[in-house]
Amino acid sequence: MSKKLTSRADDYSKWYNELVVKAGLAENSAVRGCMVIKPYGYAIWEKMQAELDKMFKETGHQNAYFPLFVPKSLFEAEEKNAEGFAKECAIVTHYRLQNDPDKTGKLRVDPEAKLEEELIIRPTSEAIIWNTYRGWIQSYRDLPLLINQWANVVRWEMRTRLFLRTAEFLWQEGHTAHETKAEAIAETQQMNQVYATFVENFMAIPVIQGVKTESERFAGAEDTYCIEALMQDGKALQAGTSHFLGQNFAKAFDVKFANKEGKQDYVWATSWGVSTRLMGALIMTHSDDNGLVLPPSLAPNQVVIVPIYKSDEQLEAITNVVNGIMNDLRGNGITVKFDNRTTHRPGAKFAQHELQGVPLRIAIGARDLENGTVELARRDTLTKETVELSNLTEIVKGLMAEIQDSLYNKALDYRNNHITEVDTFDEFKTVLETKTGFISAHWDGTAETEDKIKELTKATIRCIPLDSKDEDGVCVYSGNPSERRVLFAKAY
RNA sequence: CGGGGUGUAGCGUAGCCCGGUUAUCGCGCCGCGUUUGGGACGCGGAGGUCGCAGGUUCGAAUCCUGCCACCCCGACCA
Repeated sequence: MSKKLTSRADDYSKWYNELVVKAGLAENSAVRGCMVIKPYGYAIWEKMQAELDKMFKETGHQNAYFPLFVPKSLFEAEEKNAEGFAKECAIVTHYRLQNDPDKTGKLRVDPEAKLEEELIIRPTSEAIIWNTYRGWIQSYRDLPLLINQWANVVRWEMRTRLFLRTAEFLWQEGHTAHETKAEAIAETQQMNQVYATFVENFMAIPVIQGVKTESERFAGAEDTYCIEALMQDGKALQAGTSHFLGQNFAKAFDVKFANKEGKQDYVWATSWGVSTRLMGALIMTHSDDNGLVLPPSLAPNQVVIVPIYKSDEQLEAITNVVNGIMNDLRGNGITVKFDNRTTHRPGAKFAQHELQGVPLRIAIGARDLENGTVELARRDTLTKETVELSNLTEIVKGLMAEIQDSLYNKALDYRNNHITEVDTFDEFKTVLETKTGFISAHWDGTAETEDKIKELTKATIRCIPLDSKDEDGVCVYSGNPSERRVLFAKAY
């Protein structure tokens, strides 16, 4: 295996895959379509989880856990939802193995142990959760019910890709029940905003908030809000969704409550989720040809210190200085690792930490001991400078904030430069093939036009942006009247 | 499920068409030494059911048959 990563410009998917594996984030497992998340990748996911969880709690939600298995009769209760997921379900049909009478030492499924009712391994948990909620909700006093679950789900996708689409993935799914339609819509919007804030502030990834068209909507939803991000190859990535479910699930699972007038009514529902797919967004937004670039807020180690020494005595002298530095930095809430492995040379360590995206590297050698300095190397700009040891902590604190901002702004510039307004279909096709990115264009609002454009160009409507302005125009494909522009792109 | 392709060491590969010593090379791994401010170098070493099962042959990684697995393109997709 070569040491250098494939360049992004040469082969984006190959670069992505190599990076995920070489940076130690994840790898394909022996199980079809499934992924092993390695410790370094999981450490980043844990940081994301912690921050999201905090934001969910701050908006009044609680965590709970529901079963992995969904009996088929429950699964099919909400028809549109069931239909939407039917083609990608893993199904448990038996509960026991036995020795194979034909092949010694082998096992087979015991044909006697067939389940009376098949169990679907959850592709999403609306069914099992709403079936449970029926017993929890009787009165308006039980509402709102604001619950989140951290879980794994299984969707039997045909083609998989590390983090972006795997047969099993980790996510969180919020499921809430409300007294009124307005309150449920407000919740849907609030959680989409929570996602946008998290992804932009924490992951330094700019997103566009919008609503999906009917054909892109979640199966069983009345309205799907989403955040859409743009990757460095010009393709869009749906980074999170928040659904207003109307009374569809309440009706399917008979979840009624007595309102203030004493009348029975169905509750109003929402569901919302983000997954380990966000890891893919992180990688494809910030990384470069040297590897991963992590925003300081998500880096398991924000700073790494590499000693450069020629003898044990020098290492000892350096270690003494480093211990002081680490105390200061840790006292200021900065995570720092001293890479004092004797098995690797400094150059190899530099390369490894760059590959793994550590935001800031401090190198310290005999020269620095004499001068009272250290060398700082920023991962995002790949620039180096020598600074005085005396004010190192303040400098590092400043750099953490600066790197976080700079990553966001760089991604924002790229994104904004890749939103192109077009008014003719020829221009649409040209921009899509040459410039790539989002295309802002008028659309007549029909599914037929949407399908036709998808068929001709592979571009789909990513969303109708929440901040889109009313603007009279004509549909870029059909020429029929349109009231606002929508965003098209090729998507992951 | 339709179309195309590939299986040789942990990874990436040569050899296959045209059968013939001990299966090639690089990375990685282990040992010793010299090194250490950007992925070190030298010497030595370990590691293989050539996807699986049959067949043809004096002889099969190589030819034939069957099977299996995986990858790419399409429909699906957080």
